[in-house]
Amino acid sequence: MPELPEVETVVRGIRNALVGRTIQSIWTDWPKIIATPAPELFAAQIRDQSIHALGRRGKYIIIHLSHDILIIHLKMTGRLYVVPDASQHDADRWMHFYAQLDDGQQLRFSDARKFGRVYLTHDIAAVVGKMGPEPLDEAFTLDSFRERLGGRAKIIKALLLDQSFIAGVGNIYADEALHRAGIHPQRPSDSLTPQETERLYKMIRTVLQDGVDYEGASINWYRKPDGTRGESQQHFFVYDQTGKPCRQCGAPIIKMRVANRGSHFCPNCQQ
DNA sequence: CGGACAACCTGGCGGC
DNA sequence: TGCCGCCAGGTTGTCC
Repeated sequence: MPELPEVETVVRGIRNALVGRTIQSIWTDWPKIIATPAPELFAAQIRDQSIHALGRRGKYIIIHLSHDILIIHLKMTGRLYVVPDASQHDADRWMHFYAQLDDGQQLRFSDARKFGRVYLTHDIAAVVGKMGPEPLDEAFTLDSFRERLGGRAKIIKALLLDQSFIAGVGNIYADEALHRAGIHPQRPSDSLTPQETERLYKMIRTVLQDGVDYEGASINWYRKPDGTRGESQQHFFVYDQTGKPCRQCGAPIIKMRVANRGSHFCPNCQQ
């Protein structure tokens, strides 16, 4: 599910319910979901810490506590939401972790595929330190994009998916950005003209900002914290549009394997 | 350094 | 309907 727009929507959706609360305890039935420290230590260390602020870095949810930082990655099928009390304990068959809060609320982490992870650390950089720039930040300029692109010969789609190159872009928004920029996903990154580079820069930001405005894409597993669907998927040009006519030229959208990921594009508009 | 691919897990879907 | 193989929005590690 979750790329930058989906993660941002989750953070916005749970922030108000959490800030100011205190974590009393945690529960899990799948200890591997706790990446660090060891589960017993995690439980002891997080006890009685209050929640000061919530943020996002790439696809990671960052929760600032009184002494540590709680970091959550939803991977493919993770869902994070807050319930007012524990009454629906059995309602979610995929819940594998929750934090009990002082006002009776629970912060729940549900994940069908169990790929998601939670980290409790003092050292935020140890988890997210190697990530590239935030594409929606003002600091991410066309010049900085050109600079990072310079001298690299890598399949452009693989580069967009590389979190150390740029943070938060995943398979959906990579396909959408490449389409809107008119660039074939398999192009070597050093073959882009200055005009193509500028279009790609703009379209990365456009598709991500639109995704945030539409509150994320609910293709399959992703839901907003209130359980409803985002609307981003209703505005895709190519992702999940195989065989449908391209919005620009009418040619059928095709799907093929690029950088080991299903990749959707218009064979006519994207050369 | 780049690229291919398996692994981590489970559910959903298309095909037969 | 039932079973089977395939695919899935992410990331990491291994091998060539």
